Amino acid sequence: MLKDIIDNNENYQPGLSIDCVIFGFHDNQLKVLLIKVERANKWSLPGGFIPIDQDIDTAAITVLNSRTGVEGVFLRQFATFGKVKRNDQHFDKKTLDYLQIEEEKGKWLMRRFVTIGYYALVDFSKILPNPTGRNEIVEWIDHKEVPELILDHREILDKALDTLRIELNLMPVGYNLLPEKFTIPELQKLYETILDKKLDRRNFLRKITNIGILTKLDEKKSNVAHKAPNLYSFDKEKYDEVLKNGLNQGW
Amino acid sequence: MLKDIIDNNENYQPGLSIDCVIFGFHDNQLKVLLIKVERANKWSLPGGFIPIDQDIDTAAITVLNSRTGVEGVFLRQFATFGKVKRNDQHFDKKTLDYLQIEEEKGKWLMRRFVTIGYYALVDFSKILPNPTGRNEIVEWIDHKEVPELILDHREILDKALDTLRIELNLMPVGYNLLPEKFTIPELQKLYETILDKKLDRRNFLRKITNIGILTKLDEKKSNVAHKAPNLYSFDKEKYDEVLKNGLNQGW
DNA sequence: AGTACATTGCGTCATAATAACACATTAATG
DNA sequence: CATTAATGTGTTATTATGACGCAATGTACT
Repeated sequence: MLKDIIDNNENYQPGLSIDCVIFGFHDNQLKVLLIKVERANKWSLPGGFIPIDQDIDTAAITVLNSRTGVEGVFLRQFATFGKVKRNDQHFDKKTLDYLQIEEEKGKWLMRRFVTIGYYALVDFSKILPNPTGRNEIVEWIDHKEVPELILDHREILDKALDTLRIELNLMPVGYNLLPEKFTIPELQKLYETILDKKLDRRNFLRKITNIGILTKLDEKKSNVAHKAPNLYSFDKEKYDEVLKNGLNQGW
Repeated sequence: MLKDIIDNNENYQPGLSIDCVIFGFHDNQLKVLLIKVERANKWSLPGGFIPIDQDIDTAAITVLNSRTGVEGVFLRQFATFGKVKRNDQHFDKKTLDYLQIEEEKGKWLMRRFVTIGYYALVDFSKILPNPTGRNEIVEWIDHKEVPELILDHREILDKALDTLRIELNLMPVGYNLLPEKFTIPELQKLYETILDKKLDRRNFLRKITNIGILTKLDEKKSNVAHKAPNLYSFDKEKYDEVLKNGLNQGW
């Protein structure tokens, strides 16, 4: 795979890559999709290169799709990372040897790569984390238990989460991270997890319903201990409207 | 200049550039610093390339500094643009001929360039728009009267302004765009110009002073028709604190 | 000198949004 | 059938916001 790209590096945008921070929500926890190539000892964000005949946004969609199998989800560019040292020593001679890449061609990889960060919000339950015929492990990992990552991927992940926190004030976020039917407490847990702080149940309900994007269903969650919470769904039409106009105006 | 870069293109990050949207405020109008190389008929954003031994943020500072002469101002990356067609046909064979660039070397420029957008907020009064020994015209242009720009620079400019509008809710902005001493009405005009809407005088005063970053000076503006408005300055310490903690929390 | 005028500074009031909290309701459990 | 740990609904005090009224100020004009 990598070798293919190197052998045909004239078909790819040089010195530029894409890394995706893919968020999901499960068991009241915010998860991040991470990958590990088999021989490596560190995890990394799913990433890829940019075909010269593809828009960068399209290339990002390809990366996301190849790792999650889903289409049409929330995907957003949030920052570009280009420190000189960011991938220094990553592909050293030893690594190239291991990958059976000729030194001359390997130079393409040993230079500084600038990477464009995208973050995605996906419905955890619809994702099959096992990729199609790749030599790698793909796993959902709790965002609070992310192990050491390669290069500056930790920085990229942190920046993605910061951006998500800020955008939480500009748009309703649950639509992309929750299954079709969900309860208010679940939605609240999602917000609490992203913001990393407790919110008041009563006030949360009022504020979230006042936005006017939720539809109360005639159905209750089953198989729960204690009182069964009501199920809700998003009103897609009104949701899109709010997305367009923005949430908190401020001025 | 450009020829130098092409002749030494191995010293620069390939296929990647930087474009800066430099905002200033003057005569109650939001201005953008644009440049025009002498033979061209369209204006463009000041931009540059990225030395392989420089962080992209550093390269952006260099671009800003070479065009404005100022240092230490507000500069922020806001988006990266990478459509396949974005600079298609820009450097065609004819252009290369004109610039006396060999076709083989010119290929470096004819490929798709991805550009990283930065926007800057600078104190109009401190800028000398005449660059050091460059073959170009540099001018402040009212953001409402920006002429046709090259490539997708119009899109980049619009995106910068959108970002600025959003960030206005997250941070106090005047500090970077106004001279040290200013009046509340001036600050209000700045906000109105950026947001492109009228604000109520009385409510603006209350809201802006409640933030707690303004110091009322014992001085009034002179040489004005009608009642002389009071002068204010920013309390740098509190300003930095607010910048760090954010303005409108939302949740 | 006195008045008109545009603009600033300060204040009021009704309404909306927010934060903090009390209490009744529900369904599984032992 | 009482216990328990949740959810659903309501109340109140406080604060923020939006829409105004009116006096104060300094220049310009007669």
